[in-house]
Amino acid sequence: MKIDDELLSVRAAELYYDEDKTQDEIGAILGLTRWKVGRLLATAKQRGFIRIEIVHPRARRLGLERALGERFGLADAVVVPVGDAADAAEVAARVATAAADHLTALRPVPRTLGISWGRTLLSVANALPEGWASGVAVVQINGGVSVNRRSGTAAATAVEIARKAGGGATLLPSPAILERVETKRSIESDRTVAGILDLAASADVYLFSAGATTPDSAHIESGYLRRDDMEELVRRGAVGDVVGRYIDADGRIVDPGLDERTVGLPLERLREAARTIAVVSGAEKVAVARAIVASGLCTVLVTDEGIANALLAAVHPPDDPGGSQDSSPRHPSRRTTT
Amino acid sequence: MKIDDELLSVRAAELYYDEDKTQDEIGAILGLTRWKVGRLLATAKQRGFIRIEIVHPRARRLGLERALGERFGLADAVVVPVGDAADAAEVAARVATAAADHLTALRPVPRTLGISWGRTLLSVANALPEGWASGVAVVQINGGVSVNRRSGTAAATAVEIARKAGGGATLLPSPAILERVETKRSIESDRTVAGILDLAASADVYLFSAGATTPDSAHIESGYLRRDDMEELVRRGAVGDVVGRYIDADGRIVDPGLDERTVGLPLERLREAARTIAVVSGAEKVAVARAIVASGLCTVLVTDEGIANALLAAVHPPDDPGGSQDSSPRHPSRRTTT
DNA sequence: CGGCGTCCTGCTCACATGAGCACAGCGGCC
DNA sequence: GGCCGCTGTGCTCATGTGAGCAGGACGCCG
Repeated sequence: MKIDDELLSVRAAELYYDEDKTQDEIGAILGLTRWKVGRLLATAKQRGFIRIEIVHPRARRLGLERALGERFGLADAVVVPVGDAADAAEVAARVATAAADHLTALRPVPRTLGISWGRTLLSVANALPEGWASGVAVVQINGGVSVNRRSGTAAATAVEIARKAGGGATLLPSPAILERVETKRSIESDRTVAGILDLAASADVYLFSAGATTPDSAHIESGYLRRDDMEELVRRGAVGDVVGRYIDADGRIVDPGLDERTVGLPLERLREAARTIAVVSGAEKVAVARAIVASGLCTVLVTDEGIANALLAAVHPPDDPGGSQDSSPRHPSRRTTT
Repeated sequence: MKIDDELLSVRAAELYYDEDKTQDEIGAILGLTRWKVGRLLATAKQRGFIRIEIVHPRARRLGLERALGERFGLADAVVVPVGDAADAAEVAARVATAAADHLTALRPVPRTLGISWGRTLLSVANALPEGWASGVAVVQINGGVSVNRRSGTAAATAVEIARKAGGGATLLPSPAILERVETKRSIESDRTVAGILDLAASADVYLFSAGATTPDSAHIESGYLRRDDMEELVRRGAVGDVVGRYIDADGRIVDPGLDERTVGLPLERLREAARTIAVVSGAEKVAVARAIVASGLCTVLVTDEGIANALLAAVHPPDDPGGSQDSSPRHPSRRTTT
């Protein structure tokens, strides 16, 4: 393209978008036919001279969403733009709101909703509108934080979500990680706990977040893990935790011994479930987000633009060059009952 | 408007602008009629959820230009967006380019072009394309800097502009400010100088920049003024200089004594001229820019978005409440030959 | 309880726009 | 030098879009 055309297209774009002139008028002003003007505008858009941005806390990035969905075989994806957000907390809040919106719009309305807990899910709970659904039974799917923190977080999340849906919350009365396998076994065999785990396994929708392997992890803050435990996990390839279980980049359990002492739904149940919603935001969680989507832990990912871009930027076969499996049904064990 | 409509309009905007869907399709997706979608988009635009930005070094801000033109009775205005420009130098370069563009597009092509000198005008000279016009006589309209700087700047500017237009440059061989009035008088009465000043007074287009009252003013750097001279000028209300003459916020000469010793075209000549182009950029020049446009020193202002906004933000009568004169023909002495 | 004004909705119609097509000018290639 | 393909241009036509209008719902007030 000639340099002159570039200038003209910019001038045309100014007149069209800033001045609300019609392409015909612009043609008259610049001495061009209106078709030429149309073409100039098209190239200007294509070459990125015209930037259209939707600035709203609840705006989403649909292009990224579709790309994510196709790339990782998700049923749905929600990507929140970072835009001019001041800090990570604001982005996290937007992601939580988006997750709440998604949950509210979910059809069919879940009968039983399994949830994990954490800062993220608490935000989601708070962002849900009163009466976002009706008659939803909420059940915790992994052991709680209530041991040596004020019992707030974990229980409050479940109760809030349930209350706003006019349903009941079932809490899992157990620590997240126990010190001895025997204790974990005996807790699980307790009638109450076993019943709750059965209920959790029968949920039709799961909602969970993920933890990074950073020192401010809830597991460390709550005393379930020490810093050097975490460092050891990282050495062994951990990228983060999902419902209390630490996984590597391939979504596999990093430390079976530790996992044996962790109370809650096994990850396989999440991989089988028809609808699992993962809510993840923040640069430190890119790795765990990648593990989640790559290993089929969720069918719906709610995240921020930064993570979405990072997930898509990872090298991937331009046209499946010798890939070991075809791309579409990446997780054949997934039920497809909608 | 209901909160729901806000959400819907954002969703609709996403689909329309990010996804290139038609309003009809969006209607189908969201369960609305296409007219409703159109209205939602309109309100979204109006309420600023949709930001359309033209990102190009040569883009302009036409809305501001028109506002400036109307507000100050300018024949034309060119406003360059600041956008994501890294620093003031980049903005200044864009403004210079815009001025060069304006000059190139000027019709009728000037026969004689009177110019001042300075960093800004040198940039303009460099930004002009070869052959931007043909047969233009360029003449300096104020005394030069050539005294104790290497003779470059002032002369180079004029020569470059003239060369690129295939015309000749006439330099004003005189210091900008003399120490004694008598010297100034005798220089002006010199045949050569007088002839050049006559030529300068007969130019049909003037192009000039403005100086701020900062310590890095060319007048100080060139030794025409001392720092305390400048401070004294500021105390007396000076906001900057135009073709070497210091003016206050109303465009009046601040120090007649100093002005008497300044060689060059009187400001009155600029105010009478049919076409005078002022090129001003940088936050430190807002005050002098305001003085220029408010006192009718230019018919065309080329500037940056920052200055433009500052000029328009100044309080002004919402509907001429007891103003001493009507608003449109603010400078009745201006020739209107165009 | 009824009348009235206001806001909102869905429509018709005129206009703006983009896709697709035919043709002209130009450069490379035989 | 002539032929061929390519790019760029102006057009026709189908579609997308916004202005203006009529009817209905809602709330306010008598």
